[in-house]
Amino acid sequence: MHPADTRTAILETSARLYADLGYSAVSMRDVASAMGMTPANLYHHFKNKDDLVHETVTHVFAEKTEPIAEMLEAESRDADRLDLFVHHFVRLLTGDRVFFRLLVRELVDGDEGRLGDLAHTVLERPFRLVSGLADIRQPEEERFLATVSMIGVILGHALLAPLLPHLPGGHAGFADPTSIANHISAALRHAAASDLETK
Amino acid sequence: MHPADTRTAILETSARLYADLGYSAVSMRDVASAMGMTPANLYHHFKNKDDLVHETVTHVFAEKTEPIAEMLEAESRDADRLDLFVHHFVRLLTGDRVFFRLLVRELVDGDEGRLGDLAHTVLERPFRLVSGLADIRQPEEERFLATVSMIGVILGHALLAPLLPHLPGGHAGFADPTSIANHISAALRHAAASDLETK
DNA sequence: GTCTATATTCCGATAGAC
DNA sequence: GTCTATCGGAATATAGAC
Repeated sequence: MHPADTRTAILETSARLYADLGYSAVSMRDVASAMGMTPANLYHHFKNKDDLVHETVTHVFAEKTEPIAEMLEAESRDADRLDLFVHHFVRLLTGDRVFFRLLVRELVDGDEGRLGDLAHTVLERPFRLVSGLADIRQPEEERFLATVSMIGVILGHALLAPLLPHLPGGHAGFADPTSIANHISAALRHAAASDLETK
Repeated sequence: MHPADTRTAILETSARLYADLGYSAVSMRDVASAMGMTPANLYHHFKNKDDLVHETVTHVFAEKTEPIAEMLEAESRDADRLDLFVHHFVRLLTGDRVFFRLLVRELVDGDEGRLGDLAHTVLERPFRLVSGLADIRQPEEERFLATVSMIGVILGHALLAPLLPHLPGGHAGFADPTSIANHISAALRHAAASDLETK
């Protein structure tokens, strides 16, 4: 169909722009200009702006989430899998700002259809993994909320990271991915231990 | 100066539009049209679009965060304060989608200056409160990360809420604010208890 | 596959009457 | 304080040559 090179290059350029500025703030002219081409040429590769946005998001999510899912399914010990998941998910969210910002934009602005896509392509596999590690004796709602908390606390850290230097006692050094991942891993182990004791 | 009525009405209309669609997707014409007035008239009340956006965000944050800060400072028992904070913060983030969406947009898109404002007006008081309740024997970095986790997990829940119906085993009923707040409160109590035991 | 050229609509912002 | 009228430019998108 289209030569993969140009099309992919456009997707990666637009991904960076959309992530940084938001979909509606980035014009077709902006993307074309960043690519060193004419706006009209974009319409040869993509039907319209909505199409470019949708293809961009799909491309980024597919590209970034496949390796982490594979890695998770290669590890077999439950405790190690949770640890592995936390470290990789923290690193993905805090280290790849294009992926993270597009994810948050989809979470905030996505309609039902796009949220469904997002759930399926990005969050379903991690969700099943974490959910499978939760205490099976808990009632269903508790397990579900616990899973949302684990993924949510990582999202929350990534979202609050740029704010840390402005908070009392904070500085940018606290946003170090390894520190964050170790802290969350420890907290989750504590929570799991506490669950066992109180049952 | 300006009659407070019209100006405030504009701010609340633009807050709803900006929260739902994002700043750059909402034109001055859109705001004027929703107000039943002329775009030119907006420029009598606000210098330009940047000014309207900034005043809108400031207005919403000031209006929504004052009551919660007052409530927190009225309660004196630490355990109750944490519980109270969790319940009110969850209710604010999951119940007021205008406030929540503007908060996330500022966190994602805000430049250094706006992040500073945000930290000061919205998150500094809750942060000090939660931080003050953390185990004082922990090293500084641990206490700081624990505080970020507590606020972050609430943010994460609010961010993931629209996604829950699309996740395996999930339905919209799991987004009930009281359930979420109770779950987080319990998790934080467990974590605190676990901290005491392992020291 | 990329360009020039252009149609059409929309945008932020201002001047000036009432 | 709100309006009409309008400017200059930027937006999405298309037609058609190379």
